[in-house]
Formats: sequence, structure tokens, C-alpha cells
Amino acid sequence: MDDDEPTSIWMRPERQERSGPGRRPGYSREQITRTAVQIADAEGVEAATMRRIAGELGTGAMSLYRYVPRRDDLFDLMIDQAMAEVELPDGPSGDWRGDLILLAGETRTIGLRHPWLIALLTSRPTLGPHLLRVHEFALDAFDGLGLDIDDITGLVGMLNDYLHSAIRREIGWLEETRRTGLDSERWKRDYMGPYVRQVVESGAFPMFNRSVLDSRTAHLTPEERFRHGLDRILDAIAALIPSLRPR
Amino acid sequence: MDDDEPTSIWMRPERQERSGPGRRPGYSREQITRTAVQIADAEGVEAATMRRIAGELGTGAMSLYRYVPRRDDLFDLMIDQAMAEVELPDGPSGDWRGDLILLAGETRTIGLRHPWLIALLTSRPTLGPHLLRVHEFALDAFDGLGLDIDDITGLVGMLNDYLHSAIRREIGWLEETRRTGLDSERWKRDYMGPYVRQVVESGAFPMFNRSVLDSRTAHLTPEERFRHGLDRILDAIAALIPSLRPR
DNA sequence: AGCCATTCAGGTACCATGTACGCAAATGAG
DNA sequence: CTCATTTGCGTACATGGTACCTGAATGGCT
Repeated sequence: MDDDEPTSIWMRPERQERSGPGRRPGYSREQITRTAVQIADAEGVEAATMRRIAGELGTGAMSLYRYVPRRDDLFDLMIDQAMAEVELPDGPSGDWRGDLILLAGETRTIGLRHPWLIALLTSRPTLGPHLLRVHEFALDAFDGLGLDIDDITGLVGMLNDYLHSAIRREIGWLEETRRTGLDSERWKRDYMGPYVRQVVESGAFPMFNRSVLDSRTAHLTPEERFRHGLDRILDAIAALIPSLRPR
Repeated sequence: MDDDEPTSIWMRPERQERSGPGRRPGYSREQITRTAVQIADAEGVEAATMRRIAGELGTGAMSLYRYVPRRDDLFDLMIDQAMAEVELPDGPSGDWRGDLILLAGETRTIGLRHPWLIALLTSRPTLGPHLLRVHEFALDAFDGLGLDIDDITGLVGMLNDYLHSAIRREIGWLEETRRTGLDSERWKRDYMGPYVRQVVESGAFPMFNRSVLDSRTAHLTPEERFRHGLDRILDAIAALIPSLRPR
């Protein structure tokens, strides 16, 4: 009997090799997921089709369905395999700011290593074990400060929102420069996209123009920019904590 | 000569009805976009296929390509048509906090009216005229406070990040309750998703458990929760402003 | 050893979707 | 009236997810 309820992939264990009758599996979820991740890293997640993954493994597309119910579930597995690469200590150190800087750096590293990760993460509500582990670390960093759990969730959300959009921005910028082959200085006057140039030259949006033309963080390295924004978020969190703590 | 460069949709004007020879257009970008928006509102963006939109208009799929170069461009048009519904005064009032609360409320209204909007917005870097108008309003609210343009961009980014994830959360929650038909009180003990229940019962992630089980904002209406989170973000921004202002 | 239930491999096939191409119909200038 | 031009849209193809089916492998049971 095949139960075909559309339940989470994390509730569907891989067929383990019990010593019963039947042919033994020639592949594994982990192997399939790793292959999918490799393809997505190299050519984008849209290249990781079932046929392509199977081809890379030297088999037919339908074989994968012995291991993964649907393609979407494979995305969840990919996300969690990437999250597994996030290296964190077992528990928080007591220095919440230091812990979050550590977490932020790890997240950025993994997010850039797998440029599809953040996009998938925001498009799918998934809660794999490794994502839970990372999330728990973030929540834990705020424990013991006298904060309400809802406030903690909110602060972690603030941090995550920043991390995701900063990493997304960095990836977008990387793809842009890779496609055009221009460095950031020449970009704004030589390329900048014909449309953005037109908008800028129209002068219809003065503040937008300033944000495009007068940016003083343009000469910073991406990592410095990331760190700068992170410091602002952490400043904001630090400023918020006293007012949240019920005295 | 057809120029087929993949440039932004905003650079490709719709064929206006010049008084030359040739059959006159029977449809329009706006009409097509409106139809797509209606379908997406009612059945999700994945239902708004080219064939379906065309069918709704009583024509064939390929007719749409006389008005829109690619389906992706239609997404940009949909986004901007939704953003056009955001009602804002011409300029900021001088009370930045009030202006941002106004903007946040409008964004939430439109985001909930078009549940696909936020997802599309974060998956596509688009800059249609109405999105620019709204963005300009946000930037403008921070003008005159002695802030660097980069800092202003950062603060607007913080606010937008919050708005997007709060609205996304609310939409997810709406879909969840619509699918299960359960109210929030019964949800956590009757449904909560078999997987989340398993995670909670495993006790492996104590802080996560608290965030699921001990939430005190659960009894608030979605709007109150939104407003509460918004106030926190604005508090954070207010706390940040003095330190950003070069004295 | 031989039968058999069970499980896997993977080919074939179906359906949905984006969209290139081409031709016919409409339209206004000359 | 002629004809270049532009739209309407049917046909067709490529791609991708995946249902189904057949055959092969495997180990327990008699």
C-alpha cells in the first residue's frame, strides 16, 4: 500500500536496507541530492531537472522517484544539505553579538557557495533538521536576556531578513558583473542597464538617483559592505533589547 | 526589423495606434495584465498561463506575444499594476514615522489583495514606474534628517524586509487556515502539521518549541501582530538614526 | 534448490507550458 | 484598387514533471 498523502519529505524516511527480499537500492537520497546541488551550483537551479540529475548519475529520470516523491521535495532536501554545511558551536557563548556575527558569516559563506539557496529558502516554507539547528542557534543566542519568546523571534527575524536580502543583493551583483564583465566603477557610467540610465536621466526620482549615483559604499568590498550593514542591524537590535526587556 | 535584445519591458513601448497602415490592435498590455492579475488573485500566479489568460480574453495564446515579449515581462507588468494601487500623498509630510506607517499599511493592503505580489517581487529585480514611485516616497521620508544616502537606503531596506516577510507570513498563515479550516487556537493542538508536531514532541529544539507553543501574540489579530512588529522596526530605526547622523 | 513476494531500474508515454513560425485577415496610404 | 504593414492565431516543437508498466534482482520460505 502506497500512502500518497502530500506530507513533508521529513516524514517520509528513505527505504532503509532492511534484510528483506527485493532488489537493493542502487542510489540514495543523499547521493541524488548532492548531484542536484552540484548541478545547481554550476548552472543554476533551473538546470537541475529530473532528467539531468538522473543523467549525471547514469540512470533514467524515473529512477529518482524511488527516492524522492516529487521534485519540490528535492528542493527541500537540497536546502537542508546546504544548511548542513553551516558550522556552528553546540551552544551560544553568552556573547550574543559575537554569536550572531559568527552565524551571519557562516550564512553568507553558504549562501554564496550555493547561489540558489536563499531564493529557494524564501520561496518555500521548509524546516529541515539542519535549518532547525541553525535557527535554534540564533534563537538561543538571545536566551537569558530577559526577552519574551515573541520578541526573540522578532529579532531573529530581523537578522534573517537582513542576511537574506544582503546575500541576495550580493549574488545579483555578482551575476551582473559576471555577465557584463565590468567592475563597479565603470558599471555606473558605462553600463548600469539602459533602463536604469533612462530613469536616472529623467530625473523623476531624485532620491533614487542619489542612491544610485552618490553611494559612498561603492568602493567597499562586498564583504565590507555586508559587514557594515550587519553592524547596523546589530546596533538596532542592541538598541531594541532594553526597551523589550520587561524591567 | 525586430530587435530582440532582452532589454527591460519598460524600454519597449506598446505599439501606439499611429495612423499608419496595418490592422489595429484588438487588445492592450493593460487589458492583458489586468486579466493576468485577476486570474492570479483568484487561483494563484501559476494558474496565469499564457493560454489561460488568452482564453479568458477569448483569443489564442500567441496573440499575447504581440503585446508582451515574454511571460516574465508580464510578471513585471503585473507587479507594477499592483503597485499602482498603492495610494500615497505626493510627498512626505515631515513626520517620517507617520509616513512610514502609512506606507506600511498600504503595502500590506496591496500585498494581501494580490497574494502573489511579494513572492514575485523578491524573485525578480524589477523597477517599474509605480514601484519607483513608492520606493521614492520611502526614501524621501528620511530626507532632511541629516542622513547619508547609503544609510537611508539601508533603513528603507530594513523596513521593506520587515514588510515583505510579515506579509509573506500572513499570507502563508491565511492559506494554511483556509486549507485546514481551523482557527488559530485549535490549530496548534489539532493540526500544526504532523511534521512540526513531531519536531516539537521530540524536544530537540527547545527554543523553537517555545516559539511555537508559548507565543503570546497568537491571540492578536493578524493586523495587530503586523502593527506590533512594525512598531518594533520603527523603534529600531528611531534608535539608529541618532548614531547614523554625523554630528 | 526452487518458488515467490518484494523492491528497484528505467523505458515509454502523457500532459502542461512557453514560444517560434507562418499564413490569412484587416487596414490605411498611394 | 493595390500593396506594404501589422494583427490574429493555428500549428508545431522543445522541455519538463511524472504515471504506469515491464523486467530484473534479491532473499526468505518450503
